[in-house]
Order: sequence, then C-alpha cells, then structure tokens
Amino acid sequence: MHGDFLLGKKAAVTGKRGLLEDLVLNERAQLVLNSIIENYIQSSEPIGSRTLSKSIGVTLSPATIRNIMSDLAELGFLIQTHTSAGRVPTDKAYRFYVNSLSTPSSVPEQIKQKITLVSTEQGMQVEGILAEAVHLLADLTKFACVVSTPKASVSRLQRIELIKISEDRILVILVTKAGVVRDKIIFVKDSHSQDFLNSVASFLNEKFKNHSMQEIREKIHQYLVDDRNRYHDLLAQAVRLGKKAFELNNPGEMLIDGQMNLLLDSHFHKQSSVRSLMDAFNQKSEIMKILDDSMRQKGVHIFIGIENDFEQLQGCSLITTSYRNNQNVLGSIGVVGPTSMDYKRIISIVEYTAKILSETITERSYD
Amino acid sequence: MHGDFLLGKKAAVTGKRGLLEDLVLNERAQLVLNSIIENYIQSSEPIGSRTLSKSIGVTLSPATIRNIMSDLAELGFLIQTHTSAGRVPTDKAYRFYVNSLSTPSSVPEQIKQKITLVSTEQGMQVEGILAEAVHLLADLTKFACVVSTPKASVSRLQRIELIKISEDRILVILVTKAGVVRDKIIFVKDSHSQDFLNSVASFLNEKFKNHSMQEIREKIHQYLVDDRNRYHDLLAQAVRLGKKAFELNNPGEMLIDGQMNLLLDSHFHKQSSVRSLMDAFNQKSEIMKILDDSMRQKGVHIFIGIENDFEQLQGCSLITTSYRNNQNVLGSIGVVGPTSMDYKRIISIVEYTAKILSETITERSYD
DNA sequence: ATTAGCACTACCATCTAATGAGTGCTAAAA
DNA sequence: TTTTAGCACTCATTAGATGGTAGTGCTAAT
Repeated sequence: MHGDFLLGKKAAVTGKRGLLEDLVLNERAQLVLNSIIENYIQSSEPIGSRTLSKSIGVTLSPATIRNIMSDLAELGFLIQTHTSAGRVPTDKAYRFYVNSLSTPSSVPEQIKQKITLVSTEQGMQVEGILAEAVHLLADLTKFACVVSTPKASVSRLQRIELIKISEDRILVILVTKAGVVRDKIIFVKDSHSQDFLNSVASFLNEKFKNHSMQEIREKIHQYLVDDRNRYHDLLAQAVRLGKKAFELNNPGEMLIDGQMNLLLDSHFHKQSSVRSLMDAFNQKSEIMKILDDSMRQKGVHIFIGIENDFEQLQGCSLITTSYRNNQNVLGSIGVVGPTSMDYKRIISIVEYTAKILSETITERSYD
Repeated sequence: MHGDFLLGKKAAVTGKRGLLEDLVLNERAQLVLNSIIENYIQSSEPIGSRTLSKSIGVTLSPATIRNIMSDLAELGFLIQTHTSAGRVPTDKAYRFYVNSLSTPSSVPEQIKQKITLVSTEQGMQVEGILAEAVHLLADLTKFACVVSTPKASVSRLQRIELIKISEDRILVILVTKAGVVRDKIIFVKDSHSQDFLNSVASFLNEKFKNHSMQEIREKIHQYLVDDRNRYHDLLAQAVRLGKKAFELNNPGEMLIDGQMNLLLDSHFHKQSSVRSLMDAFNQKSEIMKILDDSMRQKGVHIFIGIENDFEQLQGCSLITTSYRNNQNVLGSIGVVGPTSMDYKRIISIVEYTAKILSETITERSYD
C-alpha cells in the first residue's frame, strides 16, 4: 500500500495494523494530522496545504505537506469535499486525535469559578441541581447537553411516607439516599386511616431502608406469592400498598438543555439533518442508552460520529461521564456536538462539571 | 379618502371609523380580504390578483380585484413586499379577520380523540398533566406552546406534612386543593423530633387548610410580629417552621414545548430574528405576563403581532386561554406562532385542549 | 526526500439577460 | 357608474457566462 511508509516503527515491527489503537503514524504525519484537525476545529473550513504550511510550527513546503496529506487521505484520515478543495478530517482522524490526547487540559480559572458558583446555590434539590448543571454545561460548551437522573431502580431508600389526602387517594413520598424526593399519588379502593398508613409506612421503612428500589420490588413480589402472609393483616396491606408505592414511575429520566445551540450552530444549520437530530432528542431512549452505558465505566467516554450506533446521531460526537455521590454512581452527564468540536476543551469542561456535580450531590446525600 | 367607498353601510351611517371593531367593509371587499388572508395562510406567498380571481368563488376579473386590493392597501389591510409583488395581509387584516370569525369552527373528530386519549392517562400528577397537555398542543399545532402552572400564591392548602429526614433537614410536602404536590427541603439549626414535627404539621393544617398560600404567608407574618406568641412554644416553633415552609419557591412557573417547531417553520427560519425569539422564551417573564393577563378574563385571547407589548414577539401571534378546576381559574395555556397562522384551526384546538385539560384537572382536585 | 513550477479543477462571487408574476393606469365595454 | 381588457412598467428570480481564487496532482530539479 502506498501510504505504508507513514506508519511508525511500532506498527512496522509488530505488524499490527487496522486496529486503530495500535496504528501509529510517524512523527511528521502525526503533526500534520493534528495540525489539520486543530485548524479545522477552529475554522470549520477545509484545510489546504498552503495554509497549513504557514500555521504549522515546522517549516515544510506546501508540496511536502501535500504529499503527506495525500497519504493520510489514502489511509482514511482525510477526505476532500471536492477535487480542488482542502482536506477535512474524518471520524477516524478525530478518533486518532482524541486517543493521542494524553494529558487532559486544565479548565480555565474563569470557567471553574462559574461552575463552582452555580453549585453553591442553596436550597435546591437534586433534580434542580441537575437542571442547573446541564444548563450550565450547555452555556459553557454552546452545544446540546444531557444528564440522566439517578436511576430509580438502583437508588436506595432513605424514607417512605404515606399521606392520606382523600378517601381513595394516598400520597406516597419516597426519599432516596441520594436526596431525590419522588412523590406520587396512588388510588385505593378501600379507605385507610392515617394512623394505619403510618404503621404501614414505618413497617416499610424498617424493612426496606437502605435497600435499592429494585431489591424492594423483588422482595415485595416474594411476599405476594407467599401464601402464609395472607393471614397477617398489617403485613398483607403493607405489601399491597407497598407494591403500588414502589412501582416504577418513569418520569423523564433525562434532562436536555441547549438544543437551540445546535440549531444555531453553523454545522447543523447547513444540513437538513437538523430535524432528525431533534427527533433523536425527543425520543430520548437512544441517548439514554448511551448515557447508561457510560455509567458502567469510569472516566470520560467519547463517541465520535459513525461510532454511534444510533443513526441520527452520526453527524455528532458525544462526550459523557458519570456523576456520583459517596456511595454510588448515580447517572451520567454529557455533551452532544458536531464531530468537529474542540475535544480538549469540551472534555475538560465535562470532566470538571461532573466532578463538582458529584461533590454537590454528595453533600445532599444521606450517607 | 379614496378607499371610503369600501366602507359598508353601518360605518357609513354611524360615521364610526378608525375604531377597528366598528370598521365594516362592504361585502365584496370583505370577501376579497378574507380570501387573500386564507390563501396566504395556506401558501405563505404574496397573493396576486390573478390567482385570487381564480380561487375566489365569485367571478371577478383580475382588474376589478386589483382595484379592491389597491383600496384595501390604502386602508392598511395589505402591503406589498415590493412594487411588483402580490399583496400580504397586515396585522390589522388579521385582526379584522379574527374579529369576523363568529362561529368557532369545530375540532376534527380525529384530533378530539387524540386530546381525550392523552387526558385519560392514569396516575399522573398535575405537573405531568400540564406537560402532556402542552406537548400535545405543540404536536397538534406545530408551533411553540406554553402553559403556566397553577399560581402558588392563590392556590389553597389541602395539606402540609413535615418529615424529618436528618438532624438538620426537614422535608416539607405541600398539597394544594388543585392537586399540586410541592416538596422542598428546609434546613434547621436545632433538631426536632418527628413527633414534634407532627404536632406542628397538624397545627398548621388545622389553622390554614383551605387558605391560599398568600393568605397563609400574611397570617404567619402577623404571628411573627405579635409579641404575645413568643411564650407559646409550640406556636412559636410552628410559626418559625411554617414561615420557611411556605416561603415561595418559584420553580419555573411556566412550561414550554415545541420551540423547535418555530425554528423549523419557514416563516421564522428565514428571518434572523429566531435568536431573539428564543431569548424571549428563555426569559419567560414577558410571556408569563401575557399568560397571567389571559387568566383574568374568560374565553380565548388573541394577540396579533404588533399588538404584543413585548417587542421580540411582534412577529408572532399568541392564542391563549385559561384552564381551571371546579373552583378556580388555575392558569393559562397558549400557542405562539407566526401571525399568518391558521387562526380558525388553532383557536378551536386551544379551546378544546383547555376544556379537556380543565376537566382532567378537576377530577384530580380535592373539592 | 524535498521542493519549485505548472497545468488543471471546481467552487464562488459577480454580472448579464431573459423570464414571469405582478402592478397601475387608461380607455372601452357593459 | 362599474367592470374589464389591454398595455407599459417594475422587480424578484433564474440561468448562463465570466474571472478570480484556493486548492490539487504531477513532474522535474534540487
């Protein structure tokens, strides 16, 4: 293959190619590629050999650069929009670039302050904090941002409360260890006194405090199928009410902010794909999947363009990371922007925001 | 004035002119104007005399129509974007058109079903219902829609509950007559037992049930300034906690949906004013004013373009109406779209949605 | 291995001319 | 007096045509 000479020693020796992680370009090719990417991130315009030869540190003539570019194109790192246009990085190039970013760049002091400032606002509950965080992130990055709320199923019970508000309606309050308050109203056939509800509640509290909602639901199910419990009135009622109370209500487990930013962004503005992108946000489910995945592993996760399984997001890159309290990973927060985003900057901002968010939520937790 | 002959008999006899409500055009002029408006609503393109002469029911030659159009333009009902373009209705024309809509057109059965369908979803609370309603409305109209949540200050107390969740934190649950549940966490210096909190809560319930939040705050303030109460321990504590509990937390009193629709709408897409329009939504306060106003009077309210005090909304029309439960007007719901919207259709949809919304919320209320 | 030089390509902004939808006005017809 | 046909005129929009520019690839010289 023509471009082979660009491969660095490591690759040449081990013979491993094609596997992206092991693909090594020689120093100069790498320099050129990085330079193209960074230029393109800034200008959003195809980069030509002449421009590059000026902006690049080393003195290389346009012609030399052209040769290198030509080879990089052959290796699939660059494409041309048309014959006589400059080169544009491909998703593969971004992946290479991102992988080569070793030291995470630090967040500017000014932005740090902004983030910290928001986090210190008093009297807010978890949902409010998340809303603030995602709003802030959207504001800082000028892209669309998402955050998943703490998973109901894994969050552990701090307290349940049952309040009779009419003959056939009971207000259920669930407080989780992470400080999330959920309320819902359940409908019952036969009326219960508040005293009775209090007994039920304290029974449930005693039994289930510190258990995850998932566990609780399973245990309740066991009680239900166990016939012996039918003769214990309080227990039977507690289980019946508890079943309803702990049933998963799925109130929009994801917050979105800054969709506008994408619409106003020139990258998306041009394409007609805006519509389907917005549909993707409305659907939520696919983006939730990605956020869920990113909860399972530590650190920042980066999905570049085509790497997304979700078709409608393939013009975009996602940068996500999880947030947590003392005890558990609670959810993830992320940015959705064009593949040509300023990865260094965005990664560091997402990272820092998640860190502060975690600290803030830990303060509100009950462990 | 040249165009005077267009004025109908009523205006000619009474001599009332300029007051829009009383301005009457002769039958033919009115026919032409309405026809232009309806054509324009459909096509969004300037209407010419030739096109109109075909689409209009009566046989009128283009030349005749030109004369009428010319006069309508002189009266301020039509403008031309440029010399040789067709005519476009002005805000004044829309106002005239809307005023002349006497019989509200009925909502198509299909849409009725959609609306009813959503309203029957079980187990949702008021905020959720509102979110659904505004989402539905945005979906049906393809414009941006807003709904104001029930005013905290005027909504009346059904029940307050105080739950100790840690030494220095108390969870306050407020349930209003309209079925809205608000929870917030307050921080206290000295620890209270749950029993004590129960006493305080039942004291507050007894004292303030059915009172509006506004009233409650005022009464608490009176207690606070009255020195005699200092010696009654329970009372003093109840008042201190109550003050915090009833302090207004202002959690986004307005829900917005379908902003995207406006961005994708050709009318706004062309103009660069999109940005400022979106800012208007972010600010919320100005739109809230309009919604608040529309709560005070019955029926559907229509604000056409320039009629809006709020500058950034002047390219838009707003159609709003209030929703209520058995007892009170709770808030309003509305649509924001281009001045050239299909008023007949939108008005009827807003009206019907509000009606169903009111019924749904009434079911959830405690009166 | 690098670079200068040159032919070539394709986009882009600018200009021009042709088209066409629309008007206003006037004079004839109803 | 009202309506309409006819005509001249305006102006946005479109399609070509043109020159300029930023870029490439290739070859030959360094």
